Formats: sequence, C-alpha cells, structure tokens
Amino acid sequence: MSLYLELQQKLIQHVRDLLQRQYDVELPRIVVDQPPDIKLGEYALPLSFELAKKLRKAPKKIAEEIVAAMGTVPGFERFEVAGAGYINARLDRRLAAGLLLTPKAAGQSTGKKVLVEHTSINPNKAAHIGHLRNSVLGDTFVRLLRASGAQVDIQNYIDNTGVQVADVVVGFLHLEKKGKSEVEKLIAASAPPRPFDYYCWDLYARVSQWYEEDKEHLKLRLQTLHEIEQGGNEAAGIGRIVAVAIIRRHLETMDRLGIQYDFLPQESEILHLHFWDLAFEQMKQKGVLYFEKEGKNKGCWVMKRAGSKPAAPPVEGEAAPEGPDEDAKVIVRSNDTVTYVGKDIAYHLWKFGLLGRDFGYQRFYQYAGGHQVWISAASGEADHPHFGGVSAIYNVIDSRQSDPQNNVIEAIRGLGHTQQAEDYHHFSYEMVALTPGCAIELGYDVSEDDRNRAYIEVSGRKGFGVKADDLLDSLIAAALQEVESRHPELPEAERRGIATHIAIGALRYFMLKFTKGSVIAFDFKEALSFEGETGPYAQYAVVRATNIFRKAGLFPEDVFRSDADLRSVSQGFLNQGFLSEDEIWELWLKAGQLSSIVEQCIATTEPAYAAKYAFQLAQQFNAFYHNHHILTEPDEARKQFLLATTAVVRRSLVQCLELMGIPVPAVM
RNA sequence: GCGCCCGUAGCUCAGCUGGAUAGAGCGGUUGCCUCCGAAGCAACAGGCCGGGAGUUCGAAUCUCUCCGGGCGCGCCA
Repeated sequence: MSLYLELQQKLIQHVRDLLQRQYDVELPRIVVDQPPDIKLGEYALPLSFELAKKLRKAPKKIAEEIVAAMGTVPGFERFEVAGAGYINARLDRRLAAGLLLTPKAAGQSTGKKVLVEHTSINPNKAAHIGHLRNSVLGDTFVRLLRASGAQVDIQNYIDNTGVQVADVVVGFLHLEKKGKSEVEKLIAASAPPRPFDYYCWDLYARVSQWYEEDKEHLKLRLQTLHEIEQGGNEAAGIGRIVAVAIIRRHLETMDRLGIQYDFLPQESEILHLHFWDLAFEQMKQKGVLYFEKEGKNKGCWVMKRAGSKPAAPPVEGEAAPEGPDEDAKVIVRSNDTVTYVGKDIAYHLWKFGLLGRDFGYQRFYQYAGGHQVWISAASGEADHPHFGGVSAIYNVIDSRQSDPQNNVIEAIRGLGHTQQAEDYHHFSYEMVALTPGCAIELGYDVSEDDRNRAYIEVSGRKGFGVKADDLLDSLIAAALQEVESRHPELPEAERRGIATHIAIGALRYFMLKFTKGSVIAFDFKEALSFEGETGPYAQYAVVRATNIFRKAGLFPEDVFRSDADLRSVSQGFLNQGFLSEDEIWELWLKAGQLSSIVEQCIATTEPAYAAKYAFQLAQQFNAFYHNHHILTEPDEARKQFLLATTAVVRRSLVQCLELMGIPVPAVM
C-alpha cells in the first residue's frame, strides 16, 4: 500500500477512536475526500454532516468539537474546520519524500500467480482496431498486475478449428481452387504491402459474400468445419498452415506495440487431448449437467443457465411444475458434439489446475529480445515451462461474450470450486466501431440507415474495418512528418525511431483513455492527433523534463539516486520553506499517488485511470514548467529544489507510461 | 420478453463506494516563442448532468419509472 493511502487509513482510525470516546458513536464508513483546493489541506472529512442528526447538533459545531479533540496524529500537521462543517487535514510535508516512494516495485513478488488471457483473434484475417483495444487493455493490465507484485502468465487463446478458419479454407479450396502446396507457396511469397493476413482478410470477405449468393454454399462450410475438426485431410492441412501463418502475423503486429505473450493454447489440442471428456465426467458426477429427456432440448446434456430465475413459485395447492427447463443451456448436443461453452469450461478448469490433464508444449516464436512464446501441441517438447494452475484469471473479452462467460463461471461454481468462481474475472469492455464519416472515408458502401447512426460495428466478415498495421503505419507517417520538420539534423533511422515511439504512444493512449464501458466510435482525426489529451502530450512532458537536465549537463539521477537520498534532499527543501508553496507541493503529492492509482486500476479492472493520471500529471508539470524557469533561477538552493521537483515528477510519469506500454522518445 | 452497457458543453469523453463553485480534450474567439523548443501555456464563450418521482442535511452519483441509443440471449462457433 502506498504511504498516501496508509496515512489516510491512519486518519480514519484516529477519528473512529475519537468518535467512540467522545460521543460513543460508530460510523459504518468514514469518508475521506480531497478538498477542492490544496490550500484547504490534503484530506477532507465530511462526517459532521452525517453526525448532525444523530447528535442533534449543527455540523459546524460538531466539526469544531472534533478538531479540538483531535490531538496530534503522526504524519499530520493540523486539522481545521472549513465550509459548512468539513474537517480538513493537513499533511506534515516532511513526508514529501516518503510519499514518492513507490513500494512493491516489480520484483517484490506477492507470490500470487495469475493468468491474463487477451487478444484471442480468430486466426483467419488481419488484426483490426477492435482487436487492438483488447490487446492494449490486456497488455496494460498485465503490466499493472506485475507492478503490484503478481506473477502473471499471458495467454492468447487460438480458435484454430472454428468456422472462421473454415471459411478461409473454403475460399482457398472452392473459390481459388488452391491446394495445400499452393497455399504454402502463397504464404512463402506474401510480404508487405500485401502480407498473408491481408490476403485472407479479403478472401474471408469474399467467401462470406459467396455464402450470401447461394445458401447451398453453406453446406461446404459445414463439411469443411467437420474435416478440420477431424484432422488428417486436405482441409485440415490448409487450415493448420493458414492458422499458423496468421498467428505469426498477429504476433508481429502486436510486437510492434510492445505486446508479447507467453503461451498460445489452441482449440485443436483441447479437442485432440480430450479435455472435454474429463470435464464431462466431473460435471455429470456433480450433477451440474443432466440429460434432458423431453422438450426442445430432448437428447441433450444441459446445465442451468447463469442468472436464470428459478421457475415461477408453484400456485398454492398445485404440484410444482415439472416439465423441462426450456431455458437451460445446451452443453452436449443430441448428436453428441460439444458446444463452445462446453469446451470453454474444460479449458477454464485447466487454467485453475482442476482438470487433471495438461497440454503438450512446443516452442513457437521468439521475440527480438529473446522471450519465447510457447504453443500447445498434442505431443510437446520435454523441457518446457508450466502454464496454468493459477489462483486467479482475467479474461479480456468484449461485452458481447458476457453470457457465455457467465455460464462458464456458473459451471465452475456448480462443480464446487467457489473460490475459483470468485477469482474468475471477465474483463469486459465495449467494442470499437466506426463513425459513418470514417466508413465513407474508407470507401465502404454505407446504407442510408447506417449514415444516421452514431457508429457502425466493425465486421471481419464484411471486410469492414481498419487494420491494425495500417493504422500504425499511418500514425508513424504522420509523426515522421512532424519529426522531420522539427529535427532535420537527425539521421533518418533516428527520426524514424522517434516517430515510431510517438505513434505507439498515440495509439496505446487512444485505446486507454476511454473507460471500458464506452463504445469507441473510431475517428481518424482523433486517433491521429498528437495534441491535447493524447499519448504524445504525456511523452512530450517527459522529454521537456529530460531536456532541462541535459541542458544543465546533469542527469535526473544527479538530484537523488535512491529513495533514501530523496528523503534527505526533501528534508532540506522543507527547512528552506520551499515545500510550503502549494502549487509545487501539489505536484509532489500527485507524483506520489502513482502506486495508489495502480491499486485502483487493478481493483476495478480499469486501466483508464492510469491514462487519466498520466495526462493530469503531465498537465500539472507543463504548468509548472511554464511558471518557473529552472535553469535561470538565481537562487542556487531554489534551483536545486526545482530540479528535484522535475526529477520526482519525471520518475512517476515515466513509470506510469511504462505501465501503459508507452515508450519515451529521447527527443521530440 | 429477459439480461448487460450507454445518455453530462457544438463534438468526443472524465467525474458515478453521495459531499464544498459540474471538469478535460477537440472545435470557436483572443493573447503568449531574443529556445529549459509552442506536440506547449494563459484567458474568454459554451451545461434544465435524457425526462419524472423517491431516499437524504446534501443527488450527475443511490432507488424506482419512463424515453432514446447500442449489444447479447440458438442442439452457430
């Protein structure tokens, strides 16, 4: 816990004791707010309003009594009454340095092993902006968890035997009349500007169109799907090489944004290693699944649907209605095949180490930095790391999947794994859509109805969307233009490197600035912006801070090297009276709140708070930068203080950007 | 029909475990570069917080209800 929150807790406890002693009252919760202005103090307690009725006294009177009785609290300077009865608390600013300590830095493991599943794009087409939101949210959340000390496995689930892959296989076999060896050649020959995932993007759209033309064509889809599930045939062979080639492309695309994975579990192994059989046994034994003998689900194995209400209470005197639960969720169809939810239940039992069987593991991909990605296999390599068997999971999956997700949770709970059901988090978020204007700009046919909507859903089947690589390329091009006009003296490679960092910053920030619950109506003008509330704004604040040190021939580390260093340095500033300047003190305070922001993001599974924090801190720093010319400050002691302020803010800002996967360019 | 999400400034969004004058960015108007580079700063204009009722000392925030928009709910995956 951050010191900032610890002090808050201490304050609450002190007040609680006081209320008990003085008035013999207890409040269920003591609220601590922030006063509207730092001049009023750091914390505000509105509790006198709540007590007014209970004690039959005016709030202001109560506040006065409490303040008089507060005595001393370590870490606090004083308390005072404000407004109509607020009790404001002022921190002892000698704690300034302590506030900046960011405890639980990475490496201080909590010992808790958690699993984050994100990305999980069907391996049949290029990644688009909707997938980007998923991956950026997931990757940022991983970074937040790791910063809080958790050990995290990152998984990217691959549905390599589903209809989407089957559709592309149908395209190759029946539209393009290509066999496996020809597809292999195509893959080998594919390169930018038309990489293989782009090729499949178009083919997938064509196949979907072809199905529309004649519903008879859909029979080929079903047939191909079955062939792929069975394996050992031409369709399955094509499906395999297509999926592998596309997964590689997805890994490359995401790597451009600093997003990496540990393990890629595939549906093919869940099928071939018979994960479902084990889950099926467990579910039958515990009665979670039962065989339906009548009604519309006759001949199926079904379970009670999550969130379903119990049947209407029986009318008095009548027997409870028997009859089948028509609302039940089918898990095993009457033709003995398993539904998607069934397979997902088995997979999630594996995640928690409750299945009693493991994947085989093979090396799949190595990143430039050396990190290894493993993929599931029927028979794996001997010397592999172990995945799964974790205590908590986070599934970054859009809100449209909340029904099936809840059913999986319900099945796990039904099996008696109540703790695991509690620690199963569906990290739900809303989709990315296109504004009608954006869709028209991209050259798509937009119907009259769609033109009047606020946004239009991205659709891979229609080939309707903005590809992730294209967007990143546009961002790099736009940033490069700026860099070239600002730094014509730099070598081209360096300019390109800076532009890439800026583009990543802009894109990742854009995906994080909205809270999960709001649909992003994608708009090029906004996404390509580098001004205002954007990633580059925050990056630029760091670069400005760095420039001050560079100009002075110093490094930020010259001001303080360690937290202990910072503590003694800031002690001096306090003695000189510098920290009593509210405007600057507010910056120290804000910089010190980073670790509590991390805690808040994790508790609410909301990375947008980190984005908001980075922007606000950068904004406050920019104002400070404008108001104080540091390098020309004549008073040497004060200059040191301003430099330290810069170093302190810079440190928190860099850390926060790292949490969002936003790199900091050397110059901008 | 049932479930989930959204409705706050012209636009895009924060604020929602109730608390002091409702915030930001963009866009508009107007200032500020003899570099710690303006990808910045400052100022102004702009709000029945979708409507109504309730709870409360206090509601953008909680409850109910209505309206408007989106997404789910299949022996598809």
